[in-house]
Amino acid sequence: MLEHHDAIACVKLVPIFQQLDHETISAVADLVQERHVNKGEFVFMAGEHADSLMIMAHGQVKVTQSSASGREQMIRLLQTGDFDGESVLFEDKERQTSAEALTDTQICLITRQDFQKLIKQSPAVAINMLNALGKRVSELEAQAAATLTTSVGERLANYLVETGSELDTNDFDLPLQKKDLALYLGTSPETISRKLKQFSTSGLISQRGRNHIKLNDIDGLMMVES
Amino acid sequence: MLEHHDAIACVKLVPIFQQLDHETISAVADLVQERHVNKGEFVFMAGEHADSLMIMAHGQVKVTQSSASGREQMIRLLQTGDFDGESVLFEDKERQTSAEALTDTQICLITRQDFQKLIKQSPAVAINMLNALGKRVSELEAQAAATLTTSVGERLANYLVETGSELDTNDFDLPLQKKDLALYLGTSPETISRKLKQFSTSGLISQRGRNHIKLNDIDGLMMVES
DNA sequence: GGCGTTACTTGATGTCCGTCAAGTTAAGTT
DNA sequence: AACTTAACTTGACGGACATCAAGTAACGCC
Repeated sequence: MLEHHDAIACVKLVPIFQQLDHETISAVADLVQERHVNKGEFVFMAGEHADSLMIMAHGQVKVTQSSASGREQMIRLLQTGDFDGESVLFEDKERQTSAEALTDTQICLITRQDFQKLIKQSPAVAINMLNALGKRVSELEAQAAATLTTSVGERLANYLVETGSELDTNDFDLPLQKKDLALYLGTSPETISRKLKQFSTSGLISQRGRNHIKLNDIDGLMMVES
Repeated sequence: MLEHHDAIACVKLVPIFQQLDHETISAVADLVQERHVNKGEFVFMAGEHADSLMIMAHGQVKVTQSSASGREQMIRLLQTGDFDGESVLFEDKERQTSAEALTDTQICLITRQDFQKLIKQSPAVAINMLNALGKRVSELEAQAAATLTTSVGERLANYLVETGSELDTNDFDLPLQKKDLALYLGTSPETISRKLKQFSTSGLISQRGRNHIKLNDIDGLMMVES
């Protein structure tokens, strides 16, 4: 179990809980269970029984799905503050996806039972959750459409700009191995390699070491078309 | 305004309302506003002020977004029973998307104000909505991943099989013009044309007239890889 | 520090598919 | 029914990208 104040800190990371009063947050923190997952280990695997909402307190998790043809598809990259398993909260079914920790990771879990109790007691939680899911739907819709109409080069350039903006610097280590980045962008490691080289030679970025990137021309990156 | 019993019929079409008791459904029906949209007209346009959840009572609506580069992207194809605008219910912002009726269409609208009132009064509605959004998130995640890793041919074959299964026949008119189908699948009309011809010559389907399709080998279609 | 494993790079080659262009069919209009 | 317009088809061509293959660099482990 987490120390209570740690649990509170974790709960406060989650957008759907942030705006609640201290009392409610404290109550939520009591319901939460901690789990630590080492780099490379699985948080959960496809086929497992799923009955908990998962909240990222710290770290990075790769959520993947194996298609019928056996190809691995990355559904999502969970970062600190993200949560996953919304659908699980209302249906008793097996997980379709597997989640592997890319870094040492700390997560908080809240069971379906507890969560359902919670939204009955606190309408604010339900409304916040609706809000969060609504936003996530919008994001996913936009992303799905973008995926249909953008090239790998565009998506990679976008990813670099976004990552720089999230990390608030133009000079950063890629948070993902290139092979995982390839999965995430729906391409191959070879293509990532070549595209980055292309960006380098055209002066948009500089590469150093295995995965250090420096963004030289953000506007230029945003205009990459192929 | 709809006749009350028409409104009730409309409300009952929506998954999030279906399981409610008659009283609540009737109350919901009172809040609902009807609108008829002719084929080719817009239900709403990007940039408009958005303050209503939209429910499809009948027809087909193409939801599109124009990217920075000016390319049109189809976000979604709304069918009878679908709803759109979830994010709008909690935020006061402009629509990012445009929605054009592909057939004569009947929709029901419920304002943000009314909906918020509703979920406060009836927790069941909130829970149903959470459920619906959770499922939609799962669907979208799966779709986004599939889009990253499938070819146009696979997506088209999939679409044909799904459409046949929804219409419950192997012999149907395409519900979409091929140019819209192209948008939906993220490709060009030319490619649709060629792929369908390919499917024809390999015996998977038969084409008749401009847009009539007969599925001959569903298993074969599901195994299409490129 | 040496060694094995994994990640990454680079090259060669093929193919899917987008685009341009021109022709054909179907639908709607007066 | 003729005409106009939009949807669709077909062909030619090129480019982005996947795949296969081989080499290089970095990491982890004893």
